[in-house]
Amino acid sequence: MATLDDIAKMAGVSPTTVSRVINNYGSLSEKTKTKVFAAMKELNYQPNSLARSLKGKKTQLIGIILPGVSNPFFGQMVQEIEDQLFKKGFRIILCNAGNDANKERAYLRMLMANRVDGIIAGAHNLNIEEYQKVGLPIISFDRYLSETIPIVSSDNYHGGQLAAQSLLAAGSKNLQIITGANRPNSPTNNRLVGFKEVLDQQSLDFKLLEIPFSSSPNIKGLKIRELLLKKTIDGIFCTDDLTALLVMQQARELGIRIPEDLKLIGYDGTDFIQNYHPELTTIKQPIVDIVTMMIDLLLRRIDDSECELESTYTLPVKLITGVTTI
Amino acid sequence: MATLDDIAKMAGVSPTTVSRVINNYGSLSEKTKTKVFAAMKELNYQPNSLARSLKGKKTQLIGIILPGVSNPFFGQMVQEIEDQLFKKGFRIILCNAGNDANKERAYLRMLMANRVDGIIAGAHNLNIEEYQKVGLPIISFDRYLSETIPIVSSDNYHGGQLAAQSLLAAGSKNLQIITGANRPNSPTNNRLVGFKEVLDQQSLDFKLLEIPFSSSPNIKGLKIRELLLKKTIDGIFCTDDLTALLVMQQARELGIRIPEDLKLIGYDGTDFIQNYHPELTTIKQPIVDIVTMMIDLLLRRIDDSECELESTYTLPVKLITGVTTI
DNA sequence: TTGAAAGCGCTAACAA
DNA sequence: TTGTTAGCGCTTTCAA
Repeated sequence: MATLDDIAKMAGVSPTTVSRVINNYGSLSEKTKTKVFAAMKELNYQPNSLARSLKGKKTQLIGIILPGVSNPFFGQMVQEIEDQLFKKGFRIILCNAGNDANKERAYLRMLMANRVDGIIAGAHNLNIEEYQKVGLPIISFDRYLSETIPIVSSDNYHGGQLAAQSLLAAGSKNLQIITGANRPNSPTNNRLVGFKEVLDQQSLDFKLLEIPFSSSPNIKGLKIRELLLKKTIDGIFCTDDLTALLVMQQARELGIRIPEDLKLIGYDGTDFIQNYHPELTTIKQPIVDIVTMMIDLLLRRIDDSECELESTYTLPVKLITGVTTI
Repeated sequence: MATLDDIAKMAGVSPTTVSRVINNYGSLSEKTKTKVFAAMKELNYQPNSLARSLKGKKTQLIGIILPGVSNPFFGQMVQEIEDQLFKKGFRIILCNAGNDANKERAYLRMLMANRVDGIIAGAHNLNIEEYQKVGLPIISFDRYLSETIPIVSSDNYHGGQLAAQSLLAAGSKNLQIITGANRPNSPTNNRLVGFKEVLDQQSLDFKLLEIPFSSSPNIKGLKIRELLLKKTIDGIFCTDDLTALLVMQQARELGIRIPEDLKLIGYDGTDFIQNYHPELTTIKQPIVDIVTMMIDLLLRRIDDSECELESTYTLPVKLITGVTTI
């Protein structure tokens, strides 16, 4: 692969001059530029960004650490992140951490080794201390990581409230919430808190079913089936849409009609759900705004590592009404 | 951020020695190793992989160019690619090319600039020539790019055959295929070819509806609705599962019963569909095998750029029978 | 078992 | 307007 020196020789100028042409820097004669451009084209030259970055420049690389991109929610989020960062001249290194703390740890070290300019983190496996000592600009999605790492999330609390209100308004009396197993320091727990609060105010009770995030859909389906078989509830809030899909599936199989016998509301409201399951009432997270916010904050930190940021940024959710809560 | 020299000074040895410790190379006394490790830990040292790569080594970076990761099929594929490459010590730079040729071109240049070790490409925007001159190991998914770039794909032809056979076996007489607009040089066109061939053999006719890949689900839904309103067909093959979901949705709204009034079969068979829409009969692409194959080929090319590879690798599909073709 | 020195491809003073 | 030179952080001969 051709180097800057090759171009210099071919064009009969010094390496510095070539560098100047590439970076459009300093004063250059038209003649020189033309010669250099010709040589660059001739050799299909691409400046080596490794060398460039080694010389103290930024790498224009951002690390994205998330549970995994096969989940439509994170799929859409990554796509949005990629889209926005591309326009600003950044590339992304994708790190699916799954439920694997060791993998997340390895990725963190690797991102440091690759000298990424910053990190967007939304996985939930590592202890806070491990993020403290990374020493790189980090923005967190929906997870408390440390005093100095800003969290961006949707208004989980209000989302929980909206869910409870919707079910009640639809006439449900015996409510159930199905949520992932409680995670320490996760703002997503507030979905439950908000939900509970609305019911508490009306002195109403509700059932809680926790299913670990890492459970397979089959396992989840079984637990839901068990629950539905009891036929004691008439309104369910699932803290993610995929679980709501499983509820619909099991209900269908058991002959439980939605919304006649059972009201249902989900959480996330991805494009996917809106396009392919518009029947589902759900709380929509503002993915675009979340991403815009995260990137804005991250770039500010990259520009100025000292810059003061809030510790929490909460963006409003929106109720999308389908036919499952009519 | 600490450098190798810092470690050397702190441990009271030469940079060379530190390098030897890091790479576990040459003969070293236990005492030296201990000192160096201590210093590394003390300063939370991470070797700069930019510098390392600049010195002629590989970057351990692979570029992934795909239409976009918000589609569950590509989401799952990327996740699988990431998973397998991680285990082999590679990281991925994710490039969502969408339908944007300029973006794909920019990414291609950028991957060259970043000196990735290789590329997996599955987007469909660029001319073949642009891929020719990249001069990096490339493996293609489901797309002809050039003589020297191997293509890995599922057996689209046989998938098309299976689809036709299933619909016929289920008793459909008036068949329809709904597919993305024909793309030049795409093996996916063979889904149509295989479908057609089965019908031709039985001297049966069928209708063809092409909807551009880039159309929004709403647009697609409308065209499908139009089609269903005619009530002239009783069996549909969608060349992707998401479109099949739209058919189900429109049919429901129009009171057309599946499978009683209309048989339906999709294509892709992602985990997502299998978990959340097991009712849909579909042709399953062997994503894991496809990825394993692509990575195996890519790594061989990376190890030895001269190595001879076949131009096409076709992996078997599988019929997943749901209730939409009963 | 260890170290000195050169160089990967580029940028950025400083000179001319 | 252009060139010389040093150096980014690492690896790798070659010597000791």
